[in-house]
Amino acid sequence: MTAPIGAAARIARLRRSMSELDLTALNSLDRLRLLTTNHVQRLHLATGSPATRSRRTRALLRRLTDRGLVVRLPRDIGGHRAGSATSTFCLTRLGQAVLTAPEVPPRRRMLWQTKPYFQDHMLAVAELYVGLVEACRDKNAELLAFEAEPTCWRRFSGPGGETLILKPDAVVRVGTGDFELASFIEVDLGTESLPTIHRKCQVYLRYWRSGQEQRDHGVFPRVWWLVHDLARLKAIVRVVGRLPSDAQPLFAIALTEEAADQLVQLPAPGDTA
DNA sequence: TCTTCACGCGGCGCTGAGCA
DNA sequence: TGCTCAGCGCCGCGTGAAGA
Repeated sequence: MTAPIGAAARIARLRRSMSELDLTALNSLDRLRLLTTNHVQRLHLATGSPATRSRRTRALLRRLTDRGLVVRLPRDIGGHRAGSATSTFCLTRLGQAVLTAPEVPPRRRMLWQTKPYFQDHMLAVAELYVGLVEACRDKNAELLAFEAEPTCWRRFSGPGGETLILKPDAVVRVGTGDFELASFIEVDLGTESLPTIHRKCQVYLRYWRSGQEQRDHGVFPRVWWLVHDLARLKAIVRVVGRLPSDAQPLFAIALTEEAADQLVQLPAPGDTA
């Protein structure tokens, strides 16, 4: 499918007028769907004084907003412990069209039409991605792949031949030395019940036992549950502890703020969930 | 004397604008 | 590119008044 000629020409003109930085930032937004000003700055404007980086980021996002390529979500002025919240941006249909031109972008729900919980979840995944990029820079590792939803979803056949879908929040592949670390990511905001977490673990087990991931990619990634506090971490450790003992090493649980560093580190010998 | 409440002020993190 | 300033609204803290 292609765009109408008039629209396609306009999109092509728009694309030609954009800098490499503009396109890279748009690509990041397309991949992660939602980014804050702070995320864009850490990802794409990593050099210069903090004030310069900040100003250039704002200029970049203003340019993209003025052209209708991204939209800025309403932000909170003031907030917990004072200070205004950073602005959040997502791609518009025009922004998607510029990236996919001359193809018509797939119709997907715009982020500003979704619920706050979904936005928080997308931002948590985006924060993980930005943290991983920074951790890879620091530790001389390579972020080989970061697949967000829905690209990272896996369809497979259950025991009865029925089609099942595994829906991780992201799939991460990091190259460190001679090793490649692969991980399924589940970002937990503490909103799902423990029985739901248990059911999700069971889907991972079925997928593991299907052997499909091992056939397609040679290895089954470790499943990381990323949580915000210790109480939740302990609760999920208990859930994983109720799984069959041969399956427990598939899972790991970490605090969100430590996740990026742990995902680029080789696990210690005998390290399990 | 102690506790509770209301009020005002400054600082916080971020953005946008203007000037050199 | 560097710097400065104004503005946003909430929070923490200090202060003083009122009540027990």
